[in-house]
Parts: sequence; C-alpha cells; structure tokens
Amino acid sequence: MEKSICDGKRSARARQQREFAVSDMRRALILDAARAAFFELGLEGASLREIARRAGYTPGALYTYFASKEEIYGALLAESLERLNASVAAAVASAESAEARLGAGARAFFAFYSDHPRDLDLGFYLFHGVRPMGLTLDLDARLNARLRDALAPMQVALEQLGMRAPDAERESAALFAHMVGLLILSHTGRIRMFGQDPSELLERYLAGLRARQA
Amino acid sequence: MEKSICDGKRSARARQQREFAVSDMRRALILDAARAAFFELGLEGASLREIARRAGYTPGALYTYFASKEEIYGALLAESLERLNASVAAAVASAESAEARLGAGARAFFAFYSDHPRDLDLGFYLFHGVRPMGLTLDLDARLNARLRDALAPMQVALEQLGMRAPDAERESAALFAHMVGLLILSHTGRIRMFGQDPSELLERYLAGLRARQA
Amino acid sequence: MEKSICDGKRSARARQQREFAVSDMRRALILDAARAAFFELGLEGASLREIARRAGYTPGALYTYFASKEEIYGALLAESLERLNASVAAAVASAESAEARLGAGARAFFAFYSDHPRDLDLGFYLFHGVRPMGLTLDLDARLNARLRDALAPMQVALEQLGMRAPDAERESAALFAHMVGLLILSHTGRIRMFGQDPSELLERYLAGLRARQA
Amino acid sequence: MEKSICDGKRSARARQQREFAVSDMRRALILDAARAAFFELGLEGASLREIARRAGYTPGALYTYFASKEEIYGALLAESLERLNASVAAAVASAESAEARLGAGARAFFAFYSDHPRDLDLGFYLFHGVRPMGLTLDLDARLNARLRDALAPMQVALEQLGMRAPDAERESAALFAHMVGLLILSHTGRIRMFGQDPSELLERYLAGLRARQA
DNA sequence: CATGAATGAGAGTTCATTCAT
DNA sequence: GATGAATGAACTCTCATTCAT
Repeated sequence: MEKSICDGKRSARARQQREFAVSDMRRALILDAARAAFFELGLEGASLREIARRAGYTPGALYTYFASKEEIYGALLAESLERLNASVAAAVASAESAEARLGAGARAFFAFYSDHPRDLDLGFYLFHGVRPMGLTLDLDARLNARLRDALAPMQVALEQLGMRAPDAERESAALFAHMVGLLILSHTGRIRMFGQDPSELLERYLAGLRARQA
Repeated sequence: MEKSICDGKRSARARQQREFAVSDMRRALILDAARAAFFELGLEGASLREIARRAGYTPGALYTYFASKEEIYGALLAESLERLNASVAAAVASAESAEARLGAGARAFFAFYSDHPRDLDLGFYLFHGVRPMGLTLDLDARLNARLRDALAPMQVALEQLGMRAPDAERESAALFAHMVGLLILSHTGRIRMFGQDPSELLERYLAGLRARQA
Repeated sequence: MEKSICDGKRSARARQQREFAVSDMRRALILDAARAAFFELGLEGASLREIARRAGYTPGALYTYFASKEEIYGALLAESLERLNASVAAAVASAESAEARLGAGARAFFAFYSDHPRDLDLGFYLFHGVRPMGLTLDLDARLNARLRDALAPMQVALEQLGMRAPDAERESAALFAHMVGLLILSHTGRIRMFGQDPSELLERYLAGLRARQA
Repeated sequence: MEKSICDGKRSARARQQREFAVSDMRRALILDAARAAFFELGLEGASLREIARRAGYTPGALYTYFASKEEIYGALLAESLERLNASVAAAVASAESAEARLGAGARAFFAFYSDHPRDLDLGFYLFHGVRPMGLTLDLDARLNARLRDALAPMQVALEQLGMRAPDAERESAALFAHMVGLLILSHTGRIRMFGQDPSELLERYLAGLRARQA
C-alpha cells in the first residue's frame, strides 16, 4: 500500500510537472501567435480574437493562460527584452577591448530596434504614461531591470575605460536617450526631413563619447 | 440712398465676418474640449463622443466643424506646433548671442514638451508609422514644416557660430534626437531608473556641443 | 395716383410672375442635380446632402423648394414619366399602321427603361409597397395617370386592330406586365441565367400578340 | 472499461451534435426574428439592432451566428427559395400530365410570391443591380441555382409536351418574366389601374402558351 | 432666399471579457 | 482545458430634417 501511495505521489508530481511543461508550451504558442499578429498588424490590428485565431484557440481559451490582453503584451515585452539582452551580450562578448565593447554594445542595441521596429512599439505601448498601464508593479520592475541589464555592458565598458561609476551611469543614460531619440525619429520618418542617416548619427555620437572620455 | 446701400453691404460683410469669427470660436471650443479630453483620458479615451460631450454637442454636430476625428487631432497637433514655435521663438528672441540663442532655443523646446507631455503624445500619435495615418499628405507636409521651423533657430545659431550649413543641419538633427530621447525616457519614467535628471543631461549635451564647436 | 397704383399692381404681378419663373428654374436646377446624383450614385448614394452639394446649395435650402426628399424623388419620377410619354408618343407618331404603332410603342417603352435602368429604379422606389410611400395621394394619382398615358397608344392600336375595348385593355395590361418582367429580369441580370436576349423575347411576345389578334 | 470509454466517446459526440442542433436552432430563431422584422418593417426598418431586439439578443451577439447583416439576408433568401422550391415541387408532384404540371408549377410559383409579397422584396433586394451586393459570389451562384431549380419543372413539362430544349428554355424564361411582371405590378398596385386580376392574366398567358405549343 | 448650425436617431461593426457547460 | 455564446459598451460616421438668423 505504502508503495503504491508513494508511487501515486511520485506519479502525481510527474504529472504535475508534465502539465506545467505542457502549459508553458501552450503559453509559448500563444505568444508566438501574438507576436506574429502584432508584427504583421500592429498594435491596433492585433486583437485578442486575432491572436486566438492564429493560435488555434477561441478567445475565451486564452484566459486560461493569461489574465488579460495586457498580460500577453507584458509577456511579449519580457521576451523581447530577452532577445535584446542576448543580442547585446553576444555583440559585447565578441569584442576584445573595452572601447570595442562600448561600440559593439551600442550598435547591437540600436540595430535590434532599428531592424525590428515593432519591438520598439511594444516597449512604448506598455511603458507608456507615467504609471505603467496594465502591468503589475512587480512585472514592471522586472522589465525595467531587464532593460537596465541590456544597457549595463556599455556602462561597464565606460568604467573599464576609466570613467568613475556615477559618470559612467550618466553617460550610459545619455547614450540610451540618444539612441532612443534616433530610433524614434527614424521609425516615425522624422529624421529624413533632416536628410540624415540614423546610423551615422549614432557613430558620431559614439565618436564624441570616446573623445570626451579621452 | 447710397449710404444705406453702402451700409447694407457693410453690414453684410460685417455679419459674414462675425459668422466666421463665431464659427472659428466654436471650432476652438471643440478643440479645447478635444485637448482636455485627450489630456485627461489619453488617446484611447478621447473618443468623438467624449469630445462632443465635453463641448456640449451631439457627436454628429462635430462634423460641421471637422470632417473626421483624425482631422480634429490634426488641428490639435497644428495648434500644438504653433505654441511650440511661439515658445521657441520667444526664447530665442530674448537671447543676445548666437550661443545664447542655441541654448535658449533648445531649452525652450525641451521645456515645452517636458512641461506638457501630452503634446508629446499628440505628436507621436499622428506622426506614428512610416506613413502618417489619416492625415492628408498636404496637412502632414505642413505639420512637418512647422516642426522644422521650431528647430530652425538652433540650426541658424549653429551656423552663426561658424558651423557650415550641412554640419549645422546634422548637429541640429542630432540635438533634436537627443532631446526627443530624453523627453521620451523622462515621460515614460525610464530615465529615473538611471537616477538622472533630464534637464541636466540636456545641459551636458549642450555643453558638449559647444565644446565640439569651438 | 391711380396710375401709379395700377402700375404698382402691374409691376407687382410681373414681379410675382418673375419670381415664380425664377423659383421654377431653381427647382429645375435642383432636380437636375438630383437626377445626376441619382443616376451616378443610385438611390442609396443620392443623399439630400449630395443633391444639395451638386446644386450648389446647403441642405436646408432645398426645403424652400421641396417639402422632403421624397418630394424630390416624386418630381423626378414625374419628369421621368414625361420623357417616357414623349418617347412613346414620338415612336407611335412616326408609324403608319395600327400594327406598326403597337410595335413601335411597345419597343419605345421597352427601350426607354432598358436604356435608362435608373428610371426603372426610380419608379420602383416610389411605387414600392402597396401604399405609395411618401407621395401624396394626389401626386400618386397623377403619376399613375401619366403611366397609363404612356401605355394608352398600344391600347388604342389594339382597338384599331379590331379588338374590343375590354380586351384591348386586358391585352395592354398583359403587355405592360410582360415588358416590366423582362426589364426587371434584364436589369437584375437574372435573364442571363436562361441565356436569353430580352429584346428578342419582347419581339416574340409581340408576334404572339399579333397572331392571337388575327 | 471498454464500454465506459465507448460511452464517453458516444456522449461527446452526442454533446457535439446537441450543440450543433442548439446552434442551428438559435440561428433559425434569429432568422425568424429577421424575417418578422423584415416583413413588418421592410428592408429599411429591419436593422441589425431591430433584429437583435426581436431575437432577444444584443446586436453584437448576432455576429456569433452571422458574419454580417447581408449574410442574414442571404440566409433569409436562401430559405425563402427553399420554400419556393418545396411549394412548386409539391404542386408539380400531384399533377398527372405534363400539361397539368406546367400549369400547377406556374400557379404555385405565382401564388408563392403573390401570397408572400415580402419574399418578392427579399429576392429583389439581394438580386438587385448587375453585381449582387454584399453576397459572396459563391452564395450568389447557389441562390441563382435554386431559383432556376424552382423554374425547372415548367421547363421539363414543356419538353415533355414536345418542345425542343432551346425552345422550352426560352418559353420558361418568358413565362418567368411574365409572372414576375404580373407579381411586381400586382404588388405595387399598378395593375389595379387597368382593372385587371393578376391571376386571370396568368391563366390567359398559360392558355396562350398551350395554344402556341399545340 | 439661404445659410450654418444643430438635432437625434441610428447605422453596422468590433472589442475585451465572462461564464456555464 | 476549452468551447461557444453572450454581454455591454463603445466605436466613427451619416442621415433627413429643423430653425434662428
């Protein structure tokens, strides 16, 4: 009897794990559908119905996996930030000097959003407004942390180049702002009205940063 | 007799002018309502119904003054850009050197959007996407031109400081981008995570620009 | 004094006549606009606004000349029936025998609606339903009378061909029905599904009518 | 065990069938409401809101069952054509000679629309214009086919009476047109102005057809 | 005579979400 | 876990008509 109970427990735990895995997979499938919908149709076109349709579910079924549409977008943004981090980390890893890491990291960050403007939209959709809309404070904090993580390599590189910590933090914030400004202007087509190339402007900013640093 | 005819003409003209004025005032009232709705409720909450309600009209009545909801937003943005231009122009006018004008203009631009973040939202709403949504090409071109106008004083100041025209254009575009980046990060609360003060970052950027210039 | 009063009266009457004429002209102008709108856009597209726009008026102004939109359509139909009568009468007039008049009249009637299907729509729009919608009984009666007038030549021809009055009336009603059926089926594209040519079917009906008559 | 699994399957299937049946019933209920609204208020009055109201639904709920208002009308017409076919088929089935079948079919067709003039309206609403409005081409083709089906018995009867196929097709098209003309004139009250009885005119047309055939 | 403004009703449609089954 | 049904509120926009001026 004991054995069978024990077996029962073990198999119950296994089943539970299996179910978690299955659940996670389905969550991932839904997120894939959401991302595809969002990338193709933008924020307005990617309705819950459309996401459900693409995921092969009825709208109601999604509520088993996500509490709301906003939560789906939150998960999407989380995953987008993971990709961003991976991209920046990879770029930094293959650079050999601190100076190279600064440039490589910044360029990777910039390219990530420049190549996938929808990820930019996604970030702004959820980060919009003074108080984050539809995100739990907890999730918001985690997303913020991941965003900082993506920028950390540049801050570290600046310190390695001899900058003091507060200065490095300030400069990396300024670099962040500059990149975001360029991306936004590029994405909304406003930079063309100055006849400028966003990438070149980034290079110039980096050059100025190096000069200031020396 | 001649006099009375003349009076008739004059009064007809006067009436017409009065009617134009009244009509313009009512347009302005609707825009006020739209702006208020938009400022309080954001873009999603500022429905035509809500705007009409605040303006004391039935929804259909707005179509006497505006052809569509987008046109209302277009008018709102146009007027926002006028205020921006006025603000920048006033700041520049009271500065005495080219260097002072550069700083004053940039600070005025920055402060305008920093103090009225909804004007920032408004701009991005309508400028969003590669092709402007729902705006006639003509209006879009005019709005773009007014945005350039607001930035022109800084470009001129840079030239007066000895920069060649293409360089001045590039630098003013970079300044624009930097300001936009700072504003966005500030508006979405992302800059606080670096413990930075946006205004100070702007000052530092301007200082760097002056240094580069010298 | 007497003279001047008399003059006054005369000129008043003249003025009144002039005003009637002017008013009629403007009515006609509005009807032209209405007809054009209706022919181009169909019944659904020809809104009062659209008609007013084409006539160079504001919507409210039309109510000086017509009590309602329906009345405009009523006037349009009246005028359409005049053209129909003229067309049939002309065809009949240039035929020399009773038999020729029967055929010519029928063909003219048929061609009128076949060539201008919107006139057909117009008729059905207003004649629709058991009780005529939006037409005063008086106007309805007058329109009915004009429709009968358009068919009268065929009835007369049948009598001239030796048919007794009640028979001629019956046959002309049947001819009327047959033509209307062919026109409707032709206009709605339903006759093509039988691979038939409406005109040929009319000719066959007329041939049968002549045979029956002989 | 096997049995219980089997039962599970069976009950699942049974549930699905039940749900299909329930869904179909509700669709039918909505169609009933639509038909009633349409019959009472005509095409203009039978708005989606009104249909929903009568069916006891909110407007949005109807979109669970129909993709658009036009689809509702399409379904209404489809069902109307089924009733027409049934009516004609029943009449033809109980006739013993080809001649009887011709008359019975035509009379049933005529009576169907004569007794239910709204079915006539319905047909014209959706068949209106050269290209059917809002109907998928596929549905339009199917509706057309069903209309032809309803007329086929008469065409067959004509062939059985010795007419060659092309002649039978032409004559049945002409008969169709004649009936439609009579129905329209009867429905719009225009035939009364000739003091004729539509049914009697149909009988005469059929008599002529028989005579021509012999 | 004509305007410009406004009404008020209503159009079809979409949405995120809920919930019994 | 998933469905299908349904909610209820909202959406932008159009309409014929009225009326003070």
